[in-house]
Amino acid sequence: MEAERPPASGSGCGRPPLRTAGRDPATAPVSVPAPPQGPAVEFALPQEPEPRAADLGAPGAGAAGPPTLSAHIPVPAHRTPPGKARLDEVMAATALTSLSTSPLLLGAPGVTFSTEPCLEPWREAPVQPPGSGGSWDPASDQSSPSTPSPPLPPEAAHFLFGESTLRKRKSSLQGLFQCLWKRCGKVLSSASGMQRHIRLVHLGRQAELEQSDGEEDFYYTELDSGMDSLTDGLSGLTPGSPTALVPPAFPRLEPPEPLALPSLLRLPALPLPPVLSTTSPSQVCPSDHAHQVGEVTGGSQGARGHSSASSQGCLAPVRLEPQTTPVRACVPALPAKPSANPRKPRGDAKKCRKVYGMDHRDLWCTACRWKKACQRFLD
DNA sequence: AATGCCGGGAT
DNA sequence: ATCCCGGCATT
Repeated sequence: MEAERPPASGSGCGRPPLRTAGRDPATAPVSVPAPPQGPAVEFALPQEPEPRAADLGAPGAGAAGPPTLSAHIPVPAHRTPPGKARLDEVMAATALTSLSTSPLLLGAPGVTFSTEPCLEPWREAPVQPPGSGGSWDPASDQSSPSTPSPPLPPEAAHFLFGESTLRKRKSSLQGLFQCLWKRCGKVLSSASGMQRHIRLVHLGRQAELEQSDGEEDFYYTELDSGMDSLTDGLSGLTPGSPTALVPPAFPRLEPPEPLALPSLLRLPALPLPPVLSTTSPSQVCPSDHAHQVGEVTGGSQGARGHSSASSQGCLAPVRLEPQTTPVRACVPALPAKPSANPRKPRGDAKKCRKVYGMDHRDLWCTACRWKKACQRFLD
């Protein structure tokens, strides 16, 4: 199974056309005569990649792991504070709307619809098929550091905006906008906010390109006076706590200091907050256990990645806000097909394929193996 | 040409 | 759901 790399250094020079198989090299190298030439002691042996790399890697990387976990801000899913906050917002908005519209309706009690359906698509990377002979697992080891990231991202950024957005909702004409995305149904009170939501969360675009092709417009609709739709969306409300109507403002949120820099910087990197503590772990790790050239590649790529990242960060501040928002009322017609999907710009991060190479395909993350968007080295 | 990955087929 | 690949956009 694994006896492959060792022979790589080849005894002498004759590297058999083993791996040339363009298609599935991994399967080929099953039988390696492994001629243990007594006399000629190649220094290839010692560098064997297999030897419980786990053990070796543990102390170094492991040390950083645990502490970080307990250390960094606890924003786990359990607490779901952000979500709740948002709910409150929605409710508040609802209340406002209803008030300004007609004093008699209302009944917006305890909402229960989950706001963020797109928070889970996580894990995958960490898991390692039990079937892989338990050999050479550093892969999983390295992937783990990047995994602990998850719990809040897309929303966080978004949340910041939300504030300003919500703030100005007052003056607007009581419109509510609902996301029409599959099972999202998110409701915001401003069109621009909604556009941003869609752009960020669904279209996967970043905040940078503030100009939209109007693409987002297809994915949300405005619900005005029609309380029906609203109620529909909020079905599951329990008249239980009527007093909870207008909650005591935002529970948490620290608007004071994260004013300019932090927030702006963080935006572009929406998917992984932990990055702050560990400088792009995903990029460092792979090179870590990478073979010989690992260092070189890792170095250059690291630098590149960094620079590009930072440059992007610099671009971020380009968010203006064209006050357009011409009260669109009707959606053309929820396209049977979400129109041409904007193929992703393609991230600059090196993906499994590049990092591990065609051979070692077994080290790729599943997504990569399936020619899907890489999940290990996300952009 | 190599790479990343969407869309869709097979199981 | 899992696995795979044709084919296309991008580099």
